[in-house]
Amino acid sequence: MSRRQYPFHLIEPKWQQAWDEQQTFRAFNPGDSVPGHHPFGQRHQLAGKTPTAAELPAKYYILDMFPYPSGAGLHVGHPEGYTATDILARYRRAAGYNVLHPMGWDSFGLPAEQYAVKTGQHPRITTEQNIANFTRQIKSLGFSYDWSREVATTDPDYFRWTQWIFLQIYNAWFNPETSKAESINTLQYPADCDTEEKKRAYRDSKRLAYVSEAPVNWCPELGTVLANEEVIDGKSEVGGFPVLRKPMRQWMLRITSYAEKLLADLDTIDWSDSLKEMQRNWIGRSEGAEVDFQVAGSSEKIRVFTTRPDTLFGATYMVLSPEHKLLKVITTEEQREAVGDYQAFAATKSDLERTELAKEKTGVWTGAYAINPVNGEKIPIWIADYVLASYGTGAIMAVPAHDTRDFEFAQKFNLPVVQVVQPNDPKTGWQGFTDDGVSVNSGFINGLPTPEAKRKITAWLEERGVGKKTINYKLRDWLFSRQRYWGEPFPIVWKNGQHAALPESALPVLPPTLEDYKPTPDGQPPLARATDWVNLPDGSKRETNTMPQWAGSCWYYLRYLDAKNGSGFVGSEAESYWMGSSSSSTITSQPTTKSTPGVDLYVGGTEHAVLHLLYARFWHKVLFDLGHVSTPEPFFKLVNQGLILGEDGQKMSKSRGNVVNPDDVLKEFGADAFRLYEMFMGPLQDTKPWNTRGVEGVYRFLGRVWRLFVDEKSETEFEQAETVAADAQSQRELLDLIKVDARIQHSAATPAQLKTLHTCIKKVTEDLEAMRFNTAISAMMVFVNEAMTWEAKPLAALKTFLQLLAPFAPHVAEELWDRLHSAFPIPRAALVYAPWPKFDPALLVESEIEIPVQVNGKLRDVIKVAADADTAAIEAAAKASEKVKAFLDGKAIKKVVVVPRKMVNIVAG
RNA sequence: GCCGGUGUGGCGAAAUGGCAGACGCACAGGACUUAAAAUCCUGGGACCAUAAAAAGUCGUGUGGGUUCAAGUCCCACCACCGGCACCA
Repeated sequence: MSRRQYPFHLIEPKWQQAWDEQQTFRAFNPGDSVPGHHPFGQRHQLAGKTPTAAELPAKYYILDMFPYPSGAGLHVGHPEGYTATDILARYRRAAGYNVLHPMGWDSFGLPAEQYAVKTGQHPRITTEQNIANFTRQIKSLGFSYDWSREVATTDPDYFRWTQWIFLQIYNAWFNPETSKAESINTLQYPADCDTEEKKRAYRDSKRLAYVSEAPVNWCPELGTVLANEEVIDGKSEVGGFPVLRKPMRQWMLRITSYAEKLLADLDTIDWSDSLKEMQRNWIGRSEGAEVDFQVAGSSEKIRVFTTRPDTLFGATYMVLSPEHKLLKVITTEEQREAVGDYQAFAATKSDLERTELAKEKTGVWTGAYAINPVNGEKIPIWIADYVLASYGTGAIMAVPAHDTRDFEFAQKFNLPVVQVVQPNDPKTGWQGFTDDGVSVNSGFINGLPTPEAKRKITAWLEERGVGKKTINYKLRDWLFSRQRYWGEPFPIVWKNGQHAALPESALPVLPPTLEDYKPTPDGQPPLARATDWVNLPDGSKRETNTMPQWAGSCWYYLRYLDAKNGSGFVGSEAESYWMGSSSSSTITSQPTTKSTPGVDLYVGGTEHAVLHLLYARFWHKVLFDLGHVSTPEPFFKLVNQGLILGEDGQKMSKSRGNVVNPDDVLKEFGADAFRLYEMFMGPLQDTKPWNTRGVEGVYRFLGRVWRLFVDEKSETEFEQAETVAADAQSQRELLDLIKVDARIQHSAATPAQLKTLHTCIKKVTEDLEAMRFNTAISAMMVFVNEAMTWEAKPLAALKTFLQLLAPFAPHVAEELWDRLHSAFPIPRAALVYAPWPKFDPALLVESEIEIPVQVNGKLRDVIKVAADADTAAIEAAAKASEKVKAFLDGKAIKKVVVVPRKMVNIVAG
């Protein structure tokens, strides 16, 4: 190991301890009393007071996606986002905001449960150990979290409110009239609901949380069902195990009611286009029409969904999904066996097989015919598994000429192909043409371009009552129950086959203690083992499913606002202060401070693009509709940090052996160097490989910063004394041996020095606003490289530089800040809350500037002119250049382009 | 297949349409040192040329285009990464 650049090993624990003891990063809620000694209070003249929301400065809520505390501990990917948010949190504090920057634990989850199954040890123990390790690691990085707001989803004081929110959802329905969730009590019953039993059934069919018997994604290996979003290519997202379709009784949340709002409100939030696009694709809105086809020789009708009603004249057959209800009725005697066999074949296919075999179309004829409503033609009805039961109506009209899948199917089974759309480009063939064109062979819509043809034929269908305009979504309801132990139990009991909510007074519903955490031999969830717990005195039984891991993460950002509240999931005053959009009036002295509704900045990985982020938005909207929160969206601005790859450029993984452990990096280079490197690697959003040599680079930079401030001779004395010191405590006391460099003086800076400093202030400030951390750091490197050459180092300039450095490398900045205040008779102020420096544009003005001169677009010389030189003067100076003259020799000047302060281009020929 | 993103030195990267490669890594030479480490200084896209230089030519994935001027804007294509994928 090379020589230590500066005593970070003593400085970092020292300041972490000081921040902890002084609760430096505590965020104050309206109604909290601000201790007299707290630097936040001193900065904002609130010391010893109990400010209201209006008296507090503008809020800034900056949030990290809380981690699952795994046994493996932190890897270098976690702190990337955390460092970015920490830098911004510190910057915003300095800028005068009341900053909320919390951390917590998404601590329910499978690994702790699997360990419990193996060892019999309660998952809570594993979870607590892992949280302790994560806490240690995160704290060692010097992040400015307000730990007094720490939450863990596994804490009963937390999940009682997760259960409470579930009850709000359970006791609500989506009123299509108002487009809002409302209390189930506002539900109007149809006339035929004339008994209590019928009313109950109707009510239960409308709740936002309901029970379904539908086929679900069953993963035998994990012993649980999974949500559609948790199944990737027919395999479980966790572990990659096969997933089967299996009918089971499950809790569902009616997220589909919110499809339109979830889609539309994406336009109101500041997320990356790619992320919004992923959510849009997942919601999958498509406009089209439902059309009824009469079954020939039967009173039955088959309803299909199509996005291309204009191709109705080209429908040459029809396809039902193998699960379609009408198959029983319409299948002819001769085809019954073939259809039955095919249904069995499709049912046994796992999702994986369905996906893998997707290339080859399969299906059988039902023997039945349908009548095409536009031309009365008889077309055969088939079944095939390329039609999904769960989308649209589970049935389609097949237009092989203009749909790729129908075309493949028609080819295989020799079904007729009829052209009904003519491509606009005559060179394009019509077979398999799926884009817009002009209708042909289509009766009354002939000659119409596709959009108009759609409108006209839809109107025609509506007039005759055989079809109507419809919107469909790919989004499915959220499968919300899991057959797990380590999750929130449902606050639900069953009696006589009916479910009922437990009263709020029964919360939290704690999971029972078990000897064995496996599912029961007959396939019941683990909770079913606890018969004492399951069976209640009145004969009812508890629900034995638990909630999925996503439940706790759907609202944790709200709990942070008021983490200790015992009477509600969040207090309304705290909620409206931190989530509301109204700017505080007391911040008028800071014109740049402006707050946004909801979480001001949310940073996390892309892996949550459609799971967590969609679920949390859904819950938030329900809570908004029910009046519990004040904004329709939870996360105003969201940024995804990029992946950090191993040194080999591959994804970090244990099996590749390229995982970098932050603990090792910290030990050798310290937290400040680690933080700085994570940000210096490149833009936050980019994927980038780790390089330990790069850490050394920023570490050397911090060493130069240190040497800019301290006397080298005293540093050497310290190092010699330190090597023989008995323990860390006596080593730390030796730090006082290090003296401030004698060249630092309480004197005025030269114009050149001020320019260097203010260039740096400007660049760092602008880059922080735009989250360009890498270039901000390079600006500070430029400053230090320059300042190292100064013979006299003005105190004020160096102090200001430390403020710029502080968000990035807070420990070394605090230490040097502290030393300057000890060495000079200047009033002591807390670095964390010291007002952010402002740059003075007047100091950046140049009297003379260099301007490049091009001839025919090629650089030929650089000339010096007065900064305010006008076009004519610059042109004259350019033409006077000897080098330029050489290139103009013998040529006529055709044109001269002069951009004042920028460049000159002489066009000659 | 569809959607989104990214392609710049040996490497990580930087550049409101206006001097491509800031800053850092690695590398080379020098200073300090008995020596090394650390530190400090200097150099550096490629090609051509040269004793050394100067000058010159080329250069931001490929091919076109717009412009006095293109890494940046437009069109077509290629490669890689991420997401979705029989969604009618």
